[in-house]
Amino acid sequence: MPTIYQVAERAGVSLSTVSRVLNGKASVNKVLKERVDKAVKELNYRPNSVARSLANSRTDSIGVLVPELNAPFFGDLMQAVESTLRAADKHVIISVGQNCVETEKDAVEFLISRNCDALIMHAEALSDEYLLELNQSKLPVALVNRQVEGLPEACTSLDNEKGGYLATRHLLELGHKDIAYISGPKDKSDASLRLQGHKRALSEAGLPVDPQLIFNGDYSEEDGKVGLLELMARDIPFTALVCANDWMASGALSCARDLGMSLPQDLSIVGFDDVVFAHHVFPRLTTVSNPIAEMAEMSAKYILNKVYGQANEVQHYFEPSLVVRESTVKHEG
Amino acid sequence: MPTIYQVAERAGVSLSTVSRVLNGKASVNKVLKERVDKAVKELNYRPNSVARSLANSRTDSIGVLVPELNAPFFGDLMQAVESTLRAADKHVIISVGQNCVETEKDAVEFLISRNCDALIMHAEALSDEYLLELNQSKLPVALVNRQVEGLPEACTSLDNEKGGYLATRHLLELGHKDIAYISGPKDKSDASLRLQGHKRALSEAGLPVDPQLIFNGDYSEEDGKVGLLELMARDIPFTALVCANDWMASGALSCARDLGMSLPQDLSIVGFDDVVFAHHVFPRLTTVSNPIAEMAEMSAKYILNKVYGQANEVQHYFEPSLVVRESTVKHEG
DNA sequence: AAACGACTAGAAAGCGCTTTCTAAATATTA
DNA sequence: TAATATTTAGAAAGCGCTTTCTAGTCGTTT
Repeated sequence: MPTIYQVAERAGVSLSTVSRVLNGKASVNKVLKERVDKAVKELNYRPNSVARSLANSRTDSIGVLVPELNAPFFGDLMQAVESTLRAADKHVIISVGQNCVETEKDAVEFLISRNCDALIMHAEALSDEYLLELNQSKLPVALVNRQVEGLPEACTSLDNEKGGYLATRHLLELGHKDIAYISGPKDKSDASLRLQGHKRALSEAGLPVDPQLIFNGDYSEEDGKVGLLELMARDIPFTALVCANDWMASGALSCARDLGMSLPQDLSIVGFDDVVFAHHVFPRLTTVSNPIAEMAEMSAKYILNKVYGQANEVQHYFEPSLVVRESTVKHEG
Repeated sequence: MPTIYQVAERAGVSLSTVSRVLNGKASVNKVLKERVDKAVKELNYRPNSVARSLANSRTDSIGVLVPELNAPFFGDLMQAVESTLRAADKHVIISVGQNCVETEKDAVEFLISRNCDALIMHAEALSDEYLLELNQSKLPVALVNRQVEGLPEACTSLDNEKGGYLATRHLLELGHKDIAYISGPKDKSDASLRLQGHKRALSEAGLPVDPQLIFNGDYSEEDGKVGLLELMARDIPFTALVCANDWMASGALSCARDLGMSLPQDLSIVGFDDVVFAHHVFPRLTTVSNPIAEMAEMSAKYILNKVYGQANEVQHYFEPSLVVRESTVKHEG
């Protein structure tokens, strides 16, 4: 591997000059510049990014933290982040947090020790305080799909309340009156906001909110099944079901089918997130789309602005929208 | 951020000594070692990985190249690679190749310019020659799910022929005799091997191979649909269908349903790969499992051995196995 | 034509480590 | 006890860049 020194030698200039033409910051005599360019080509020279990083204390690398990698939702996120960042010649270092405080902290430490210039995270377990402190003391942070008090510009988030509202209103418009709800963990703000939207839709329609029709799940497929079973066991009839994410919807869906119900006639189901497999389930799932890829892209652009002086426009709030497929149907009665 | 120099000062030793206790390579007086450890703790010192890399020309980073990030299959791969590598305190830099020669080469160049110590790739478009040369001249390479002539130890691969064989034999055992096949792109070795296995199963059963019952797809969901339509248009009856991957199987599945067929009675379908959504489709897909996570883990371990002197046992060849679900059923007749 | 200012190029320091080389201190042997 | 071998610690060079500082060149002004 040739070094900048060899380029300088071959071009007959000092290495400062080579550095200057490489970085294009200061002005360099045209003739010299051409000599340098020629030498660079001939030697097939590539600057050593490690040395460069050491000299200007910048690694051009961004740490990305996600709870897991093998889920469609985070795949979409990663894809968006990677392509946005690579277009700017930055590289992404990934780290998974497993949805657990300790592991997430570990992952952050790991990323910090790797001298990342910034962090983009979909952090589920870390507290607002921790994130705030991190952003202040160590390095810039962008939060995807989350709102942190005190860090408005660093966050991208979805109007989850509206999403929950849309799901339930859709069912109301189809004539359903008895609508059950399987929620996500209530300590997660997105889960509680979605539920809140559900309740608002009910209230607006002049319908009561029956806590017996609400089950608290944990966002897992299994809890979709458990939730449906439990709700049915309570013996309060319902003709439609809203699930706070697609995984639970899928669990409920197949459980219902296993129970011999015919879908969507016997039960209309709405999911949330519109992940890849939402249109693979049968009946194809009506759901609320979560523009995770766009949010991720915005987070990346925010970092590009903040750390590398770019000037992209960034959007912080995103609107969910209803995706009507075949798992919901008009309620006759 | 404290530097090694400040640690040395506080501990009253030279920085060489600090470096020695940090790396634990040379022996250091117990008393001094304790003083250093104490200083490290008090200053909350963390070695600067960039400086370290510059000094020993090693970045402890491994580039990972995949065709895309937002597909379950590659999510599994990434997950396995990340966890294996992080356990060894290495970090992974990701890059996507989009299944295109130019983009993949670009990605490799990008990774090289980032001074990765090695590359782990699921390269689809790059030629064997390119990979060979890369491995020889630039940096060690591990290929996931691929066999490259001349690089046996660097590859992990699946017995695709056996996979295709298993799929078809399963259908034969269920009494099917007229079995259609939707293949992947024939220029991809996995696709042609799977097809080969299918043919072997047919031959072993004394059945002819009818080219009219074979459609060449491109592994996309859309081509599952197109393939089924085309096969049916050929007017040669078949009671079962093997698809060379789950995406096409899913496409065929929903197409068949849209056509009003009742599944699996009217048509048994087998997929390949056993991706996340295989059990989300309806009827749940019978498929051939592809242990991509294990292969990925092995590739990571191979690199750990080769580049960092570890001594993990690594397996290079993997056997597929049949996962029987509900999309296949006995053929009465 | 002399004096000044504006550019441009090179020298050298420094980024924070690792590692070789040297010297001192200790242990070993005759 | 003297001479040698063995540890162990520190000094210093070097990894490949960026950037400040200095000096030199050229052009402008009066």
